[in-house]
Amino acid sequence: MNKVNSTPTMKDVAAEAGVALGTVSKVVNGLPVGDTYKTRVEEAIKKLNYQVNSYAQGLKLQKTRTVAFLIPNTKEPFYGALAYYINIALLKRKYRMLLCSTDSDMGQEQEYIKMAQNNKVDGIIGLTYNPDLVIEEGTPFVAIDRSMGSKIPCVASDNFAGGQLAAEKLADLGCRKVAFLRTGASLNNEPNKRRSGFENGCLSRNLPYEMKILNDGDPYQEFDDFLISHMKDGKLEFDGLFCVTDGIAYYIMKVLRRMKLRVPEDVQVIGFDGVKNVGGDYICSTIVQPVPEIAEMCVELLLQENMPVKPPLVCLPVTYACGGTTLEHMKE
Amino acid sequence: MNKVNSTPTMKDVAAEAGVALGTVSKVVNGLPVGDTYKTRVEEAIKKLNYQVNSYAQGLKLQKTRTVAFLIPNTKEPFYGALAYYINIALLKRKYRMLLCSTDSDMGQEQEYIKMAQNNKVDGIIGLTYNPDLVIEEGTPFVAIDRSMGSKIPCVASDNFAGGQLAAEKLADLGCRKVAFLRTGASLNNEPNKRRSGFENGCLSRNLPYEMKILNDGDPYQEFDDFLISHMKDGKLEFDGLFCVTDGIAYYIMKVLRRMKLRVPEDVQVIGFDGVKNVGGDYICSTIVQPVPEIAEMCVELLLQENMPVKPPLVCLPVTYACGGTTLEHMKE
DNA sequence: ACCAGAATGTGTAACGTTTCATGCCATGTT
DNA sequence: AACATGGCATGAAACGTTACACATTCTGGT
Repeated sequence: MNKVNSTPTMKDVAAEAGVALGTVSKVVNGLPVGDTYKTRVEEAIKKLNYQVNSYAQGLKLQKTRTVAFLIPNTKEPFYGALAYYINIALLKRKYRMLLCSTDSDMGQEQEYIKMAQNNKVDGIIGLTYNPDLVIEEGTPFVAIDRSMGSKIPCVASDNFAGGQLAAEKLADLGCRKVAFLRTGASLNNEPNKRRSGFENGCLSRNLPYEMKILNDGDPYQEFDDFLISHMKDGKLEFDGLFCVTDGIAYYIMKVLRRMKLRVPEDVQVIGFDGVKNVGGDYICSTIVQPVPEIAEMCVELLLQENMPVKPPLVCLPVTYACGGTTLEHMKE
Repeated sequence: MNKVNSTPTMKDVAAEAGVALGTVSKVVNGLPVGDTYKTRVEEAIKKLNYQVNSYAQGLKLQKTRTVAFLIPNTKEPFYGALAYYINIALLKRKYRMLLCSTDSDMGQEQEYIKMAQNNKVDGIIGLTYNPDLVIEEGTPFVAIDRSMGSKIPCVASDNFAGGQLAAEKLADLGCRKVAFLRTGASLNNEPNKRRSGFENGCLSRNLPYEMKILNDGDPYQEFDDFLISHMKDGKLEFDGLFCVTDGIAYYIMKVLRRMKLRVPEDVQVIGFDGVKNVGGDYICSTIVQPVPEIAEMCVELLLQENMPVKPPLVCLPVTYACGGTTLEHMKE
């Protein structure tokens, strides 16, 4: 007797098709089944509109086809884009994504990791700035932008090359003296390499530079002071600025406007991330992170089981994009 | 005999505490248990670092404490913010969020809905622009910004009031003739009410206005043409523009800049959404949608079981925020 | 015609919970 | 002292799946 008005189970399908439960399971999972039975089962599945119950499956298999994505938030477009592309990469492999906005809160981050360890998700992709997270040996984990020990693969842009590229671009665009503006650093943060790359680029082009590092947690006000202290006769000492993120670049451009300095005529500005504005174009000239590729690589590394040895660090190539805050158009 | 190196189950806890399986279950779920037993179980739980297996629980209860959130993408900041706040609202109720970026693809949207119908998630919150989705009677569903029949609650900003507010603001700020720029409309889209609200506001203030509706799917180029055709002696016929989204406003401002018109001196611009830029401030003066409240309301409506009758439409109040593209500062 | 062996379908145990009927014990009543 | 009562812990069944051991049918070789 069929239960009324309830979602059908394999048992119902088996009854409908007149076969055993196990046969239905085989058909559903693509295991070898005789053609007559196979079509009969397939018809029954269609007729009843059957769909596997992923919770029963998860219980049985100790596999959930679900991956947790730890991220501070999805409000900031760089994070939002990452979430978007990771979702696509997971979907392609028939995995689902549990979104975990953590607000960079260690308690929440640790909570999600515990969840993974107890097999509630098959793995975690995490963009976290917390150095003290405890990740047990057996937990599949891929980190973004932050090295978390040799056992855990880290995927990041080639931040060093990006910094270098920014320096070279500024040099090519005719800058005589430049500055690098950035926030404070935590230690094994990949984005920190933007600095050394930038220095490297400046040195190789004989481009004088200065560096302003914000004390952690401080308001951006320090940048204002820095710029003001480098004004001479109504002109800024720098004709090029490299900002560690597009967000900072945007802030800096507001400051420059207030100081009656024109971008890019008086000062050229390059940011980092490749964040697009609501209109779809870059908010500034920028080093573009390959977000879709980062996402794809994270998922690949996380789910690829028969990978001989997982590389501790994967750097993906960045590109430069003009966003109107540099002087390319003058050169044509 | 304890299984080695495996996540502990209730059985392990029961053995450790010397009680029956059911007793552990009761403790875990906060059902009445004698104090001696309770503490013994709690200690065992702590000792073994036990955590319930949500898949076994989901199977048994036919409840998963998981909600799917259907959204075109998370790249656009308005969507990203929505995802962020919905996640927070769900977390508060100990629900988890399955993020479903659909790219507005009907196939994918329908797939997720089917999933919900088969009890893989407890409900769906959906921001979809697809009029033909099939949602069965019993599926808990809350729509955002789009009415999907009287059975399904819809949560939206008070778009009418927002349009009206924009018109009134422009009037208050001294505009003599304004225009409303928008994209094409699908029918039961709540945001369409921005138009009638705007007209209402203009009429009540005796403010002359025109309206430019983009044909669906067309590039924004039509806006350029519209504006150019309204130029007279190097001046624009309008001194105020209301754009249906901040994204459009951003685009329009680029066009205006190219036409050598200054914002806000020559033309004041108001957008809609309250999208913030990477720097954290508004990209234009705008009607701000109450995103956190929308998120909270969606979750509330979805999970509140003992609600006598679910309202078919909930409108939440919008506010106006100056983002530098209007002339407030002149009035002080 | 018979049988070995391959091929394929069947049935059941197990995954980790929750829930409910059952039974035990202690308390209080007559 | 005997019994009714209620409070609690117990243990087994069930949720929907997978996988494995077993049973059955089919094929082809002698």
